[in-house]
Amino acid sequence: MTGLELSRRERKKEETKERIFRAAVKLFRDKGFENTTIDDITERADVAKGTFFNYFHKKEAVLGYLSAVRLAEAEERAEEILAARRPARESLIELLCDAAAGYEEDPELSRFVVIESMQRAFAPNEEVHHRWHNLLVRVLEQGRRNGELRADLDLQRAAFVLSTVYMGTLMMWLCGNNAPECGGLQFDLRHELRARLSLVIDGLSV
Amino acid sequence: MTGLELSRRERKKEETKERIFRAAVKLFRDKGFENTTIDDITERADVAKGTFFNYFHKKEAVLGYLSAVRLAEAEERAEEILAARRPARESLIELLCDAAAGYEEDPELSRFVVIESMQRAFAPNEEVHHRWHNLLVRVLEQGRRNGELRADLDLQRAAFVLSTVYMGTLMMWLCGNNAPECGGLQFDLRHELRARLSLVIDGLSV
DNA sequence: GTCCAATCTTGACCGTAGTCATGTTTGATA
DNA sequence: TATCAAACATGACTACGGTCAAGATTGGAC
Repeated sequence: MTGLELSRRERKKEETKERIFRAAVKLFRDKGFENTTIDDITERADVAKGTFFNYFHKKEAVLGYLSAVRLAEAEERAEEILAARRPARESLIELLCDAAAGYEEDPELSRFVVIESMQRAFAPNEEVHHRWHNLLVRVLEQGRRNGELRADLDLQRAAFVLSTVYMGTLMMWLCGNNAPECGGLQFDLRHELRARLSLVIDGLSV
Repeated sequence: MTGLELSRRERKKEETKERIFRAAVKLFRDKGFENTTIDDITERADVAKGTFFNYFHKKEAVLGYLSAVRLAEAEERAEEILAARRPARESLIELLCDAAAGYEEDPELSRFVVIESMQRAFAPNEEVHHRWHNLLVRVLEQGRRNGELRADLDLQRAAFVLSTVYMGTLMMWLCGNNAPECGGLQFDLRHELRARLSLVIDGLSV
C-alpha cells in the first residue's frame, strides 16, 4: 500500500466529512448560515448529530474548511503569477484581486467565511496564516530583486500591511453589501481594492 | 427642566444599565468572556435575566459599549493632536498608538472587544464607523493643507487604509498574545504599529 | 387621591450548540 | 475463523443565549 492510497476506513471517513461539508454549504446557501442548524445539516447528510462534531469541532469550522479551498486556489494562482515575472505592483494587485473575486459570489455567506478566517488569519501560529503570508512575501521578494521595491523594505511588515488592507476591504464590501438598508453594492470591490493597494505601494506622502 | 437633567425614571434606567455593565465587565475580567453567562451577570447586577436584554440586545453588545468609551477618548485625544499642529505623520501615529494603548491592559478581554468592534467598524452605515473614520480624515486634511501629503490624495481611501492597518495590527497582537502555546508577547504593539504606519505613509516602492 | 397608558421588570420557556457514555464497526493478529 | 482494541457513530442530555406574555412601577391628567 503506497502512502497515497487510503484504507477503506479512511475512504469512508473522507466520504463522510465531504458529505457533511456539502450538506452544510448547500443549506448555508439556501437558508443562510445563521438559520441553518446542526440538526438540519446532519439530517441532510444522513448522520447522527454527534457525528458532525467528529469532523468539525463547531459550526463555524465548516467555514474554515471553505476558506482553505480558497487558499489552495490562491496558492496555485501565485505560482502562475510568479512565473509570469511581471512588475510586483501588478502581481500583487492581481493576486489579491483574484482572491477577492472568489467572495463576490454569495456575499451573504462570504461574510461569515471572512469573519471566521479573519480570526485565524491574524493568529500568528495558525498554519493558514503562514501560508497566506508567504505567498505575499514571495511576490514582494521578486519585486525587491527587480529593484521595484525599496532595498531596505521589511518584507514581513509589507506583506502584513497588504494583507490587512485586503481583508479590511473585503470585509467592508461584504458588510456594506449585506446591510439591509443600503440595497445595492456600494463600491466595486476589485476596483477599490486596486486603488487602495496602489496607495500603499506608492505611499501617502509627497 | 433643562435638556440635560434626567427624570427619576431616566436616572434609574441609566443606573441599571451601568450596574449591568459593571457586573459584566467585572466578570469578564475575572472569569473570561466566554465563561461568563448572562445568568452570572444578572445575578451579580441583581436583576432578572430578561432585564439584561432591555439594555443590551446580546451578550457581545456589552463589548460594544466598552469600545464606545474608547472611541470617545480617541475623539478627545484627536482634538488635542489637531490643535498641536504637528506633522501629519506624527499626528497619525500618535493618535493610533494612543488608541491601541488602551487595549494593552487585559488583552484577553480586549480580543473579544476588537473582534466585535471590527464587525461594526467595517459596516459602512454604523455611526461608530463614521466617527472613527472622520477622526482620521481630519488629521489627514491638516496634513494635506500643510503640503505633507500628496495633493491628489483621496483622503477617504487613505483613512481607510490606515484604519485597517491599525485594526489588523491590534488584532494580531491580541491573538498572538493570548495564544496558549507562545507564552509571552511576540512583538511590541506600539513599536510595530509605528513601523507599519510609517510604511504606509512612505509607500513600499522606490 | 384615582385613574390610565406608557414604560420597565420578570422568570418560565424555547431552540440550539455542543458533550459524552454507550453501542457498533473495523481491520490487524494469531 | 475467533478475538480484541482502536476508531467511529449515535442520540439522549446539558447548559446557555435569547424571547415574550404577564405583571409591577412610573408619572402625568384630572
